[in-house]
Amino acid sequence: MDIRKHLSRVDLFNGLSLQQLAEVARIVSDKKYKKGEPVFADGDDGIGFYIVISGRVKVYKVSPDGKEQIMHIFGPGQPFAEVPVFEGSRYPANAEALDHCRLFFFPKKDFVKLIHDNPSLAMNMLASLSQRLKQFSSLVESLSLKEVPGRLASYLLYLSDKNGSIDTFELDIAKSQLASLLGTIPETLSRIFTKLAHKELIRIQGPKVVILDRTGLEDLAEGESKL
Amino acid sequence: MDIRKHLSRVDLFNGLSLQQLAEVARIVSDKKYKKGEPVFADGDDGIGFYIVISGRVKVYKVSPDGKEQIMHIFGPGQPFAEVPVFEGSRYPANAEALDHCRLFFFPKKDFVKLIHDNPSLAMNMLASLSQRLKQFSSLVESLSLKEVPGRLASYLLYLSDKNGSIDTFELDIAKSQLASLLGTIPETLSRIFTKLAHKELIRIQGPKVVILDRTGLEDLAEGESKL
DNA sequence: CGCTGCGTTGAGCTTCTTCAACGATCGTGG
DNA sequence: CCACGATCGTTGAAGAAGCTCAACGCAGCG
Repeated sequence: MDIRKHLSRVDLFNGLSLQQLAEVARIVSDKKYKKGEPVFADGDDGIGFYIVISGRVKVYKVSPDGKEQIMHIFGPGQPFAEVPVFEGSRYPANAEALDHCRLFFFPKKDFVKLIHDNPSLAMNMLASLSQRLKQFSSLVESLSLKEVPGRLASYLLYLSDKNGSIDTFELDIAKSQLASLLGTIPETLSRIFTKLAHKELIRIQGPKVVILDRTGLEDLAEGESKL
Repeated sequence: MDIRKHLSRVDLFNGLSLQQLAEVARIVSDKKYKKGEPVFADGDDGIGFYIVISGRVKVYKVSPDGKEQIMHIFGPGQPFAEVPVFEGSRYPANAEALDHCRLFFFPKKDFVKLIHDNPSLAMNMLASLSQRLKQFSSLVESLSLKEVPGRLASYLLYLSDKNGSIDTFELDIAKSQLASLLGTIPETLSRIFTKLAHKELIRIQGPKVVILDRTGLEDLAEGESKL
């Protein structure tokens, strides 16, 4: 069974025996989503959570006048929408497929049973939620304590790290999505890109980025200097 | 033992037997903090977590140039700083006593053992972290999608609710702290208070607040109207 | 009585958003 | 194969929101 193979690669299920994995596999629904297709909406009844198998999913909030803030982007192996499984019953945000996606869905009731008599699964889930909390805390820090250039600098350094700390790489999402992730709008993001390029901190061409002055970027990301 | 009595009133320990509570009580350190005293600092080694017994604690981040963002204020019965217990090893923010405080401290190692063979404790902890995630998500929403008047309106409505939805109440924290919680500075907050009062949405006098136009405030909080 | 911390007010400025227009790219249908 | 529209990104000009800096009032407390 191909489902079990995928499950065995998910951190959340680390340390589970083959038999336990089989039990997990039994409650999974395998789902496909087209690019741009909603997975669920803010306020929907939360009947379970998901793990990304392939593609990416954005989780976001929208203001009444249409501005969007991406809370998180999830890729292969990452669980999301666990909140309503453990607390309350509604999804606190929207989710939408960024690419063609394959997701595993875990119904709340069945999963709670599993976790209840499976301490290492519980510990893994606690670790997962804790990591999410850390990410939120740096998102809040970013939004509240840094200006947009600093947020962008942080993001570029993060991307560079993810690619093995090399200086040349490509943006993994569209710039308009990046704007929403950084808590700003495309126009502003575009101007900041231009400004960083002008200051010779980076070179930017379409989705291609080259880091020219890593130290300068790091200063910006820490909020050290002006502009 | 007085510790057990306090523990039995904490949501996190709901559903535990007397014996289980006794085991929990055995690992607690009872600690006192003076007003303004730090509990831990960002980056410190996270050797355990805390539960507030009396007083309040703020958890916050600081930018290099000194601006402060309060992530959360914890009151009696609430656990905080659980993240390093389950993921990583360092506290991701600062914590400081807002009043004279009594805190119970739970060492990481001992607590993990307890949770490992105590499914309902694990479930309670999962619920607690999930609730924290929801709060973070509305903090992000607030910071990114609302302007300061909207954030203040939300906070006032929240306070009113907490007091049984009455229209007259007092701010529970100093205005300078409130500014930091709302992601702004005291000067701006002061101006916004004046503006809301001028528009006859509220009356404000020192820490005393009267809600004059609840509907108007709700509109602001939802981000409906201008200014 | 004066000090200190908190809150308020004013003036000027920075950052970011809004609105509008335009260019480039890409996929589709003619 | 080209033309078209749609989406995305960029740029400019103007305006709004919030921040900085500075001064001052006020209360509590040593």
